[in-house]
Amino acid sequence: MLCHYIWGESVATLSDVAQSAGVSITAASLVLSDAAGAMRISETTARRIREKARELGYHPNAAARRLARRKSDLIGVLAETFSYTIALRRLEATIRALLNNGYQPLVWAADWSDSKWQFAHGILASNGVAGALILGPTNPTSKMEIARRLIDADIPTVSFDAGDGLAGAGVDRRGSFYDLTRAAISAGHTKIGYLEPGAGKSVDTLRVDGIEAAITECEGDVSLVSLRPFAVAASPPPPAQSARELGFQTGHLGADIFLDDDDPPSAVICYCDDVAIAFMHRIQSAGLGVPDDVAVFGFDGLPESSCTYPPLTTVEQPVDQVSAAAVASLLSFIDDSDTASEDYQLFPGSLIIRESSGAIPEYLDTADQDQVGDRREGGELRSAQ
Amino acid sequence: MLCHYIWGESVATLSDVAQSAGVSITAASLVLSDAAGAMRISETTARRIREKARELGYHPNAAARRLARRKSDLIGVLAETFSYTIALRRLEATIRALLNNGYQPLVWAADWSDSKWQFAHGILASNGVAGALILGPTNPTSKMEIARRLIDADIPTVSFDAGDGLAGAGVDRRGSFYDLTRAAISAGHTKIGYLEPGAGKSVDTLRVDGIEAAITECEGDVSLVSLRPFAVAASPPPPAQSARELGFQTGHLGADIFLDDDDPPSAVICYCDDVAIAFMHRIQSAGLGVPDDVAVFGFDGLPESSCTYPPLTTVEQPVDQVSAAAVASLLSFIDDSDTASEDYQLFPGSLIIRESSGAIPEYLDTADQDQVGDRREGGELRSAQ
DNA sequence: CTGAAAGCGCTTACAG
DNA sequence: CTGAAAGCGCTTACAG
Repeated sequence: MLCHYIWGESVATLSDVAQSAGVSITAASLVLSDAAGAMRISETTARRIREKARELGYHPNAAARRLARRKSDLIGVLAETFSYTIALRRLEATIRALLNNGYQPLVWAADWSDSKWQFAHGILASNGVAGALILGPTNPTSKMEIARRLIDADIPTVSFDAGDGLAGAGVDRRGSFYDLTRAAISAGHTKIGYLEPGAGKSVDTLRVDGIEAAITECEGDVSLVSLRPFAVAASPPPPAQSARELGFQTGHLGADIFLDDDDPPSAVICYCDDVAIAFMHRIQSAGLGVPDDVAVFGFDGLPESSCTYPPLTTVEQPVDQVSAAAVASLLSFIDDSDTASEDYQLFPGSLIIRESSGAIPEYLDTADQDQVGDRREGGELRSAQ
Repeated sequence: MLCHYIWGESVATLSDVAQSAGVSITAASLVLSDAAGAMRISETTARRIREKARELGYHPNAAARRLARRKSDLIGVLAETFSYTIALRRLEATIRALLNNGYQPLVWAADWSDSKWQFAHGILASNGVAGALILGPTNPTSKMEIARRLIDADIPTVSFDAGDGLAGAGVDRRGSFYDLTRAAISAGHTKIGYLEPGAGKSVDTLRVDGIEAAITECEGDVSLVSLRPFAVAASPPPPAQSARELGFQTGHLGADIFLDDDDPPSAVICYCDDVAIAFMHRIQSAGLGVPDDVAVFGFDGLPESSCTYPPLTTVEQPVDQVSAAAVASLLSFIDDSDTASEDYQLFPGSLIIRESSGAIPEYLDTADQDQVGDRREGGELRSAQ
């Protein structure tokens, strides 16, 4: 078997293929690179060239090709940390979408200090990436700044969950939190808590807007209280190693605040599933029951949300749709650097009612029920409520 | 601000830098590529060159550099699916380690059908990757075959959790399952269940060996029963979308087998944390208690294992160590393609005793306690057992 | 319709 | 010690 390792000694090059097929390098190149000009080569010759290429185990040298074409098929994929589960699912979907479209991902994982940015930018620039996708940081301000810098450097860039004039795609967080809040109100809660994100994350105004909109709209006597773990914590916990662990910390601290409260909310909507999982955990450790003592709501729809005790009411993100849309948006941006630069697509999440929220009348009686019903298999009851 | 996009019109090249610094291209190249020959350039000149490079926003064209050097700084990172949490944590640690060593990851995520392999190999070959790291598939036979093919193609390759003559690094699964079993025996269990992995995964003989070794060693009257979800399931569940969901399926099916058993084991050691989480979930849904009706043990040490109800006894994998060792092994393989080709390093896991297993006398009384004690913070008791 | 030749932006042996 | 020049493996205008 021939050695395929492209920089090895016995590697077949285009000129080897051309020679052994008895054609010019031009002809071989045209055929093997699927260039438009390939139609000028007769089908018989083309077949012979492809045949020889296979025999010799020919693989085009990507570096040479990029140099000659003056463009790269590499796309930068910038992630903050892989521990944030939803970002990971996006990463996977994104990589698949890129590969399917003939691009290759150059993945970058780092916290976004300024020096890291220099480093990342250097790598992206050196590789002449055709574009970039920003998965993280989750902090919208940093995300925006990174996107701006890349675009200033003429790198077509698209981001997730950004908006604000940046091209990309995301889930409708405002709508999702509106739905969660409406569900809580419909279940009769009149004092609703919102457990905010952890240290280093800025407030997400979209989530808050959604919650407030639902409260305003219902015109009932419903109040909102914010649980701000990191603003209140007497002794801040050690910095979390990952976004996931930060989520757990946040949930635990939020539960401590809840437990210290003389008149706590009867329902708590958490920033995300990670937070909700840890919140429930500590609430239960203290001897309280979910949903009897407090109804809990998450956001993200992680697979494990169906295996928590009790199973978690949450909103599932349409990960594949969002990733595909972001990649599509990037590709159209690359092809036509003007049009798509502000194309931002929002996708709705799907509310999944499970046991952690208690029964939700509105969603058991309306057309919504079917949509919700399908997903209930994941969440058996341990005991009736 | 100058445009940095490497294939754009206004991009600075090496010759621009040389010209503006008033030196030859050779001199500029020597200085800016940190070549050994750079010492021949005077410090003053070198400084001027670096200065100009910065002013012009020069970034070396990676494609040109790879072509001229006849070698690439890209490393293929092959993952099966990102949904397997431990693989993800490894992916992250691996990418960081590569970047820190001056390499860039070319990440590949796919199930490993034969056509996908062709595709992956084509990309790796075209890019002339300096080496490859195999994170997945988790199936050892496929992993081995992929590694062999890559090595046959002269691509230095290292894998995780492989062994069997393949270079790489991994966690000591045999030792970990030995520890888990010893803990179960020490807690007085005489009938121990092992919940095997899901569909498509082959039996892991190392895990089984570890369990059997501990049972043999104790010389007591301890028996082992295997719970084989997918061998028994009357109607196989729909194929899981991800390794993580497969783990949950496995746990649920395992629990069904357990619940149907007239004389079930009093302790169940699960293939991994995902399986254990879902196993506990369904056991509890059926009205049984953990650990009172069955003690449950996991493996991996995922962050969420401390937030389950009850917190999960498990073995934590030394992810960072394993990843760093795998990368180090690969780099030495690349530098010296003979020596390191069979260098396989095993790292021990750390047993973490939490509530799901009930109290373990041996680990409360011995020197092990300290090691274990540190990690207990994650697992509060809801109620005393 | 064809193929020789220039050129992509680097690195590095080699001649001065 | 220095810099002109060859060469890496492709693509693609351009002359025949």
